[in-house]
Amino acid sequence: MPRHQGRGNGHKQRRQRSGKTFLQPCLLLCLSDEDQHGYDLYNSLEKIIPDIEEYDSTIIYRLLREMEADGFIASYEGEVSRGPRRRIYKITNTGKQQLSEWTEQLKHRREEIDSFLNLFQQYSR
Amino acid sequence: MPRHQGRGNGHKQRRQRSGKTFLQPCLLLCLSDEDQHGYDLYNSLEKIIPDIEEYDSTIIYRLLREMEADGFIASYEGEVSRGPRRRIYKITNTGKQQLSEWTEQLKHRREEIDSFLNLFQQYSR
DNA sequence: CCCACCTATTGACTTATTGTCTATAGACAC
DNA sequence: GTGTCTATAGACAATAAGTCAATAGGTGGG
Repeated sequence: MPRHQGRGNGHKQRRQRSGKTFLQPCLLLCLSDEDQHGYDLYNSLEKIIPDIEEYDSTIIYRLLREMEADGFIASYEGEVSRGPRRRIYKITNTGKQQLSEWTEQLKHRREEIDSFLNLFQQYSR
Repeated sequence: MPRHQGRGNGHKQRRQRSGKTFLQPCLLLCLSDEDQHGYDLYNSLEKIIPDIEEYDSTIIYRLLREMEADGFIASYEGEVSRGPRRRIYKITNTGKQQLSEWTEQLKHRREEIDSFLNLFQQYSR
């Protein structure tokens, strides 16, 4: 879909994106709800990452292939609807374990962010 | 200080670290409290990132030089205590603005993580 | 004095992750 | 058949992270 438009800023400031350490868990989470193909996943991610359209969808496909190589997901051929044959992914048992682990790590990350925000508040006074 | 020991895992799983998108704001935040040199900052970060010692301290020095090049911080020579002359950093006005901006972005990230964790809960039932 | 050890910082090199652009392929509408 | 939209994949450049080694100066012990 959309190819990520250049931002209007002259200076090199680029938006801080989440990166695979967040996208991977998100993809697994979406797949733990139901089997999906890449294009759908890209849209499903919006539930978690509202500005997902700022990412190039290529990234999603790449991560999916990586996670399949890691054994977290498996794929099978879907029907053709429009365009090339869809590749549908499902989460594996290994993937479910990984999802739990990543979830724990995300809780830590949230705590870190909370610490940051608290300190910021504190230093602002 | 400690050089980050190899993890005992045979499989390539590596711990998901926060990366510069979190470390940079943290460093600016610490500097908004008081001027500090790299080695101190490395330890100060523990207030926010408890397992900071898993990171190689080289990363901190590198980020500091990058942020100085970006104009977010400025440095001056400190006294010698032990080892080479300390390089002490202070936050600039540009840096303070950047810190506010990054703080806003971190709030969004926290919301994303919250959405993730909520969905995880939901799908677990 | 000489050595080992701890504090501090820097540099070089390798590997991992992202950004971006291009290619392909089928369905559908005109 | 031409253009448009859905869907996926490949390649290559740019950026970020991981790792190792080097340097430099103080302190304390023998």
